[in-house]
Amino acid sequence: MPPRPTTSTYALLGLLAMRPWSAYELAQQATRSLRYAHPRTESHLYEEAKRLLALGWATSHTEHHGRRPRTIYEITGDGRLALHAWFATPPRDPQLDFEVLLRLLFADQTDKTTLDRCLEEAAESARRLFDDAVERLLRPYMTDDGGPFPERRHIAALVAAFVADYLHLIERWSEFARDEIRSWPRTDGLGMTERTHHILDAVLNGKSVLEPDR
Amino acid sequence: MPPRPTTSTYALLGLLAMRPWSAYELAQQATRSLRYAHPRTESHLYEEAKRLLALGWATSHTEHHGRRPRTIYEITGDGRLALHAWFATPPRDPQLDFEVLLRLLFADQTDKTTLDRCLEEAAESARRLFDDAVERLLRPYMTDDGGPFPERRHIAALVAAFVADYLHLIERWSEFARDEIRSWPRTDGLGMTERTHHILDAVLNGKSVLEPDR
DNA sequence: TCGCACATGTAAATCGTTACATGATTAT
DNA sequence: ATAATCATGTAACGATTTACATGTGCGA
Repeated sequence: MPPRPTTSTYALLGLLAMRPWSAYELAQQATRSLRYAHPRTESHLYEEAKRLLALGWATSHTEHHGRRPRTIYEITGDGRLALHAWFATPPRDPQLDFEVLLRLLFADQTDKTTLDRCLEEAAESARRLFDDAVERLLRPYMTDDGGPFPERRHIAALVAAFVADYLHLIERWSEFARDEIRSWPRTDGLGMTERTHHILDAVLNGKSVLEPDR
Repeated sequence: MPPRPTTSTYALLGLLAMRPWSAYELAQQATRSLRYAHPRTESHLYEEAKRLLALGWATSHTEHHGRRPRTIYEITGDGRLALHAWFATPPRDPQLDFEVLLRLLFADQTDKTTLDRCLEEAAESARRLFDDAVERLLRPYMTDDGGPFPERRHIAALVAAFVADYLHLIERWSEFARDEIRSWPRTDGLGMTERTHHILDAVLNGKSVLEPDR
């Protein structure tokens, strides 16, 4: 009885469809480039790679570097079929885990200064992640030779477009929320203020309330 | 030795800071309103509630409804201290799990029709989640009496502003990517096209490439 | 040649989900 | 009276992370 594939399984399978990789390279590549769509720890991917073998979706052989063995994975025909089939299955809903947003939900349990620091850190996170994404996701493709997979640049661009807007949204919203909170007299019990009304109105009308006139 | 708190622990603790809830209500409330910042299954939260007891951050007592026992949780003084302390810890980076984006990274492994369907489903997901969010997160606060926690509306508005923009982004990007892909002659090997260049340029200059003139 | 960073994993613990179970309430 | 749905969980499983372990090349 083969194990059941997870989304991580298909993530690795997708990488293997491009070319063979060593286990280390797979883990590396996954954390670097898949990170923005499917973040997982590196060490997990070593397990996941073995699952590909058990499923018959990849084969492996060992090379040696000095005395140390290194495992090279390669996709099989079945693997390619499985990957194709995956594209036709209904995709999972996007899921966001955003601790600062969670904290903000309990904003009335702390003070303005603390909230401000939280949001500042969120904005900083977003900036850092954006810079990272540019360096890791984009810069390699912008060299003269087009980087490691020049024929895939049309794909990288679409993905980058999302990641960039997503991270900018976090940054802009964080700054927006900081501004709002600065204008609060305190964190609890304010209820329906003028600004609150304005924000809710925008949301219900499908309009963005961020960066109106700053 | 008490168990270590997780983010879910603090999520429940935050709810308990507002008022006591039964286990069922906690699970309900968590999936309804915390879902957009920290999505977890309901059944997990029953376990998590017990952890609050073990930590001494909540107490529980049982009431009876007919012959059926129901557990009511209430926050303790230690619980409030722990919640305050949590706000001061460094927050985790936001994490996004977006399967359709992952699939798109391997766009050259499938055909245009399949990609189009994936993206259509992503856009639909986003619309559905937005409608849900309005009904569950916002509508309760828009009644005459201001809903269950009228004094917290200023907080709900800030959170809703993010959720709305986030879901709109997914929808708009999905439609954008569909348009782009429709203009591709095939899915693989295109490399640096005119459009690709334009998109990458926008990203590197910190500008959004979505909805320019559609 | 000493220490540090890179390369390559494994084992144990924990977090979280899926599937199930059962009593109570309400609508028909 | 029956079925459907709400209310309240538990147990087993599976996915993921944390912490560790060890070899290898490189710079000081």
